Amino acid sequence: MRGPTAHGSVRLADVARHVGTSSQTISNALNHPERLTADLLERSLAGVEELGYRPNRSARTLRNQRSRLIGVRVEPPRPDRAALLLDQFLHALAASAAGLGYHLILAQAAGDTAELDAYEELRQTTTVDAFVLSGAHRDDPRAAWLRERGISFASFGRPWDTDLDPDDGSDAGSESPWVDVDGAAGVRAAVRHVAAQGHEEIAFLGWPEESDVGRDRRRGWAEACHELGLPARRQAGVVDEFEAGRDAAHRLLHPRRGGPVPTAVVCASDTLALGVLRTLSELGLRAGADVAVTGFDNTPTAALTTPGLTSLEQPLAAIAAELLRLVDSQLRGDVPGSSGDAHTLLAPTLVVRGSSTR
Amino acid sequence: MRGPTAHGSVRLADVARHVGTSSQTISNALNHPERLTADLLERSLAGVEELGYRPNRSARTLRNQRSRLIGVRVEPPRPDRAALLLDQFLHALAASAAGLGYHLILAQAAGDTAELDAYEELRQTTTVDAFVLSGAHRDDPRAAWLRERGISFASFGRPWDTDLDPDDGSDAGSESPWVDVDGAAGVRAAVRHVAAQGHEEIAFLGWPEESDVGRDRRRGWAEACHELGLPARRQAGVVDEFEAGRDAAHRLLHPRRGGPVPTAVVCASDTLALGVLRTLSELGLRAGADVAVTGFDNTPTAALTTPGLTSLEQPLAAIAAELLRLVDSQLRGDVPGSSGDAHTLLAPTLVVRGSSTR
DNA sequence: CTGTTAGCGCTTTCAC
DNA sequence: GTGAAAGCGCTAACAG
Repeated sequence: MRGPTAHGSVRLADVARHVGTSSQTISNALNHPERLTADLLERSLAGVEELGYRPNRSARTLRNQRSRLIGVRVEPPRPDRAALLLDQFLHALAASAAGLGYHLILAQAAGDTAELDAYEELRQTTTVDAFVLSGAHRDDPRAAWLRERGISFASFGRPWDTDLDPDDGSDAGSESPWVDVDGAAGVRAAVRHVAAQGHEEIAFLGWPEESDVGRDRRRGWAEACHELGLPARRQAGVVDEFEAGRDAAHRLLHPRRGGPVPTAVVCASDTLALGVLRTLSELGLRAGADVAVTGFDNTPTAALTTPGLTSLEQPLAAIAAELLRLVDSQLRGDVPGSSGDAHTLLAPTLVVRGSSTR
Repeated sequence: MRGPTAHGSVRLADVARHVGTSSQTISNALNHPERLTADLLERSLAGVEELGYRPNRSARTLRNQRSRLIGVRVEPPRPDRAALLLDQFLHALAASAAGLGYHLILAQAAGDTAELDAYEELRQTTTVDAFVLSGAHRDDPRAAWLRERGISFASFGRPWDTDLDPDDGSDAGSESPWVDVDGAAGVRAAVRHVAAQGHEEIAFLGWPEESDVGRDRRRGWAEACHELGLPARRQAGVVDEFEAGRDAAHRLLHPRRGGPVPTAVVCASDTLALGVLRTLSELGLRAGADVAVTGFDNTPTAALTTPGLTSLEQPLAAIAAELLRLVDSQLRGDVPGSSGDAHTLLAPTLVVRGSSTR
């Protein structure tokens, strides 16, 4: 029963005294076990175990200039959008972080400038070693900002800096490591599923032309329709909000002279798809039976609304694991760009529910 | 080995040299401004500003034994439940934390024992100063565990250790500081709203008898019915899952000999209410027009499902602010139990949507 | 292979 | 009111 410590915690020196050696040796036992003889190592680790020693994080951080803390931003929730999956994403990140001995620290910021301020504060106070970004986009100021300062990070979302095929190894423009979901592949799967249900006039409801993610998903629709020999006629691009989806659906489903009315609407997000479901209800149409609808993200809402919304589930656990692997390898001194596997594209999985089946 | 760039950060000594004084005078300027003469103080602060000095968190933590980091657990998402509002809650907490100079660090744990292990690790490594718990319940092992070790914390959710009225100042059994939502008041508001729509046979769908939160909400239903002179006849208590709500609704809405069928179902959660909406659809009944339904939590799903789900919104920003105030006051050395305001009950707000209006 | 020494950056004594 | 010294707990560097 040792107790001369100020606040009850066991220090390295306590273990050393217990084992009958020096602090440094215990430190080595923990950090460079190969430097000790088998016997001393065993006794040292036993002492660590017996006294329940845990290294003091601040001392270690001060010494190593490494906190093993990673910053992530929590975005303000938007009521007009389906859940951002932030809680699922954070849980997955935290789990992966724990596996590699990291912890996550939250950066809160109202706007985009505030976000950089928050990052700067976390970095200047040497609180974090690296950041995980989400929702990265073309010309993302965050990526540039972090790169300028030599701060390690990995992004959920492609920077879209180049229009190169991600398989092309020579995309020197986007040296930031990232992980992303293959939106085109996901939407292709949705279109194929809907076509298999017998639909031949499949509309797409997505985001405006400027959005790279939106373009990618729309491309999946066009490609799948082409493959299947179906027309890719009707589409709309609107902001990602429930009301916008609802309004756009009214337009898409309104008969036009000369053109047939779509019997299926494939959407770029659950938020838009939920707006479409509202419109169907207003028009007295039954989702699934009359018009098939699919979303993207498989938000909690998709499972709980009536009818259930068919949607594309993002492999968040795999995404999180990969993001942490990327960050970890940078912090361990590897050069991420050269390892060739610093960019990962993962396919989402179609989850079929009532909104797309008769 | 020092970093090639030495991460270019400004230290106290740099500011001291710039100003022409010693490090700890600058330290005093920052932490004990009253100890300096006006002139030196001004010059010191100017130096801090000019060089963009930010104190090194690990050094400060090592010295002060205070990290200004607060631990929060991220629970694993449950697909059969509406979003836990975790992202909204975390955002609100992070915002309040930032306002008081704290940051949040995530503790990830699969189960309840793992949660305590995670807390222990964060505490023993002196990573965090305190914890914010959510979903606190009667005989919560976390509260007992933290109290035993003298670790500061505040809970979202009453410990329900005593059945005393929260206004009663003598509830010595529950000395842990907490913030909670007044479930009974919320459900009373929902019942009154539904009654104002002309419903006279109002059922309640909640959780099993063992749940304190469930009992509180059910009490609100019974009280409101009593006040309004309406019968409080039909109710059910099931686990908080979509399918359970769906099944229970079939039972509640099934005509019984001698008893009228409820025309309104007030629920203890959005998850259950969404199950009820599914049942109504299966029975060919229209939510709102035929049967009024209300939920609790105002999850994102409530706004996006069709029809919209009337629900009770929890004042998460106020809850978060109060939780941080409680933690902060403990860390500043106040005795939370004695200040008398360590327990706060906040009323949720009814958000009316189509599921409860004709 | 092991132990001693020094110092990461900050702040609380304690002289002056 | 100001500054010098000491040390929080840890680990890289080097000596033994």
